[in-house]
Amino acid sequence: MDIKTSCLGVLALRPASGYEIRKAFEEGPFSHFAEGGFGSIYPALSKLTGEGLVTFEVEAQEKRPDKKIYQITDAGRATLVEKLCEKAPDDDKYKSDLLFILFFAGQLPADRIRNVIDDRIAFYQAKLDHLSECGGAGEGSAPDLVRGFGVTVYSAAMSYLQDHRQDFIKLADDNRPAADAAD
Amino acid sequence: MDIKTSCLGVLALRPASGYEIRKAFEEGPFSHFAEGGFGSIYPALSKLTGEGLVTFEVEAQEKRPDKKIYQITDAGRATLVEKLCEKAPDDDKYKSDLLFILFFAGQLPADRIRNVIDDRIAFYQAKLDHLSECGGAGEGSAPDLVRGFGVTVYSAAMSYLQDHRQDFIKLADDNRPAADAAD
DNA sequence: GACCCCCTATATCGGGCTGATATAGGGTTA
DNA sequence: TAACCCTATATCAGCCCGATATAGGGGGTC
Repeated sequence: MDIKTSCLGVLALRPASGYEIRKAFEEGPFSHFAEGGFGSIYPALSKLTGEGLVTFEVEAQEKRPDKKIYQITDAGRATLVEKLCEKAPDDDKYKSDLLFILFFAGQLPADRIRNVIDDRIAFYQAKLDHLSECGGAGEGSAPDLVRGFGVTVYSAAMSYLQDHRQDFIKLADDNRPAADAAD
Repeated sequence: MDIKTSCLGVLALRPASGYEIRKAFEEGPFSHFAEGGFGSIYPALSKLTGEGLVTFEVEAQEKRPDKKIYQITDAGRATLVEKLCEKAPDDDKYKSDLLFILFFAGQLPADRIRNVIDDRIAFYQAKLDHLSECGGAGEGSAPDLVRGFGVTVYSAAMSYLQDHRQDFIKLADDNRPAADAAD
């Protein structure tokens, strides 16, 4: 999904500033399947404004930059629905530095393998806790079902790492017995 | 993982042309966690050659462009290990147009929801079949364990879609009862 | 037999996106 | 009191993606 459509999606839920849109990508209901930094969001909002798909009001703030609250227009909502229907969705993109590292576990020190796996398990746990907390939408709603997808996939990933942690470490150990064998 | 390191990783397994490296990202053992198109791979190989991390030999071919077979050097292998150890790996990136569409299921026609879910279930099935087939590396090896991660996560994703297919369709139906109710 | 699409194979280019940086003041924590 | 993070907007370089160009062989279909 291109960044313009992603912004329209966030604004379809409620009016927001560019900063708040980014938070929706980072921590909000879109956090496990969408992305976007300031470098993409601000230009996207400018274009959307030019196309009449969003409008904004300036909220003056003291001691910090004025806040631009963007709001989706009727044309914006129509465009969003169009975009969501217009073609087969792109394949999901999954990119993992962790798996790349683990692929070469046999060539790396055991400490390194242990660290990256333990860090990632902690990360998944934090993500899962966070996803459990933000069940803002009603149970059985579309956002809730999409959240459930995230919970399911993260849980499966975390379990796999926990179940095979020792296997990966063993592979590294076997190749570099010099590294400390303690765990 | 930047594209240069990704190429080094592929070449660490065996010598390959740019074209073959891309296939490794698309269909090979890296296909479920790495990416890279020609527009990234060819420039990356040029840079790696300049840095002495890979070398290449030209294999003349009739009736089609000569094939450049790239091979990793000792310096290349050392650099790869360095890169894989140098810092905490980036978080996994997951981007899904499908989940974005499903998030707005309530605003979309039921046919659309049904189509995208069914297509994706078929896609996951194909991916799983493919992952099962390419167990080239020995059982219990690092590549095999990484492959297992992919199988686990894809299976979980597919099951979730199957289990909640009707729920998503229902949400769309409820909002647009005009759409055909048949299934 | 003619047509079309896909496969091998390299390479470039434009446009889009990421991540870092600039600016600015507030609050919080060690 | 220093360091750091939070709100808030904005820009920019560099990297990457996807499309396109080039070129011929093989295979399937009508």
